[in-house]
Amino acid sequence: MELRHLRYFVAVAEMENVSRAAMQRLHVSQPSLSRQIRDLEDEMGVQLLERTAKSVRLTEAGRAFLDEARAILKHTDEAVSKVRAIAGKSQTELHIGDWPLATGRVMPSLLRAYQQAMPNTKVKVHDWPGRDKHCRSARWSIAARDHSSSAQGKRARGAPV
Amino acid sequence: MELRHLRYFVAVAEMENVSRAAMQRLHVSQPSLSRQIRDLEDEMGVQLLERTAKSVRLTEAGRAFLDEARAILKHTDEAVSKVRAIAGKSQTELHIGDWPLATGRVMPSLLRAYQQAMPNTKVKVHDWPGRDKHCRSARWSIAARDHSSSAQGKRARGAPV
DNA sequence: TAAAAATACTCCATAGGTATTTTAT
DNA sequence: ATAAAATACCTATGGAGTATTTTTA
Repeated sequence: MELRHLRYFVAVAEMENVSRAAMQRLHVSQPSLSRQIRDLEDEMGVQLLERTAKSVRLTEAGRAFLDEARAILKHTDEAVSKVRAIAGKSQTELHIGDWPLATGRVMPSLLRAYQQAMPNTKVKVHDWPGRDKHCRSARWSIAARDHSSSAQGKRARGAPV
Repeated sequence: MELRHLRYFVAVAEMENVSRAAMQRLHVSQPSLSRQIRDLEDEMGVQLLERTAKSVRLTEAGRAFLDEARAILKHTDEAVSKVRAIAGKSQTELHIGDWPLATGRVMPSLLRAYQQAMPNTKVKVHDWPGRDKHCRSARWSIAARDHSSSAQGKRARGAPV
């Protein structure tokens, strides 16, 4: 079981509706979410939801698991915060890759908007190729995941675009 | 962050050695484990390990996170047990696919050995193809994951072997 | 110089997507 | 008739593998 399943289950359980949870809260497709919830149930060997035509309802086990899932997610969030605090990181650093065509076009407004939304995150822009040590390991969280044009998008473990 | 990362980190932290944790406890390759631990550190933005040539040592943040990770994993185990109990499943059912060639050759000793190791797990063997409702969703946990002969192995979402 | 970790790729399992069908109201 | 969930199938992300190189006690 993975934490993703818990996040998914909590969303579905709270909304009692797979389609809306998928679209509005989790931003994944309805079939994908249905599948993940079913996999979770299979793995636990416990039915968590009762499916009806118009929605979905929690079983007794599902209600209990909702409480547990929330608690576990909270637990992990707090654990990360605590450990970050110990490491002396009150501010998060977000490193993002930059590529020439976007510089000066979308980046300024993008950065401004992001800074506003996440004031505790410090954004660092890197050129590519570069000698910068961060280029080895950073995860490019802003780069849009684009299915139509395969030129861009998050490309883990490789060269940032 | 996913629970897998926590399991991996706990193993590495307890053994203070990536290679041995990979081989002996987690049964994954050393590079894969190194990568996952590094990804975890990147995602948290906190250095958890100090790498030396002969081993690996926990940082202060790492020590704190070890406690947290253990607690979270325990929390999830207990949550699953609790919910399983509510659903009235004291015994786990393991459904495995069967195929003619193996029947009568490896299955009997395999089942005997498994039953001994996991007395609380009830193993059910299914023919294929079959009308059985379990054939839709069961996860075939016993089927060996074999990289050399691609004929078998866990094949999620499809027809069991 | 011998371990342990890091790096550089390759591969494939599976999360996620689109299209469609089923189901219950 | 409609809205939600299930099913079928496809794509491609990223976890895991093998081979190799770097590091330092």
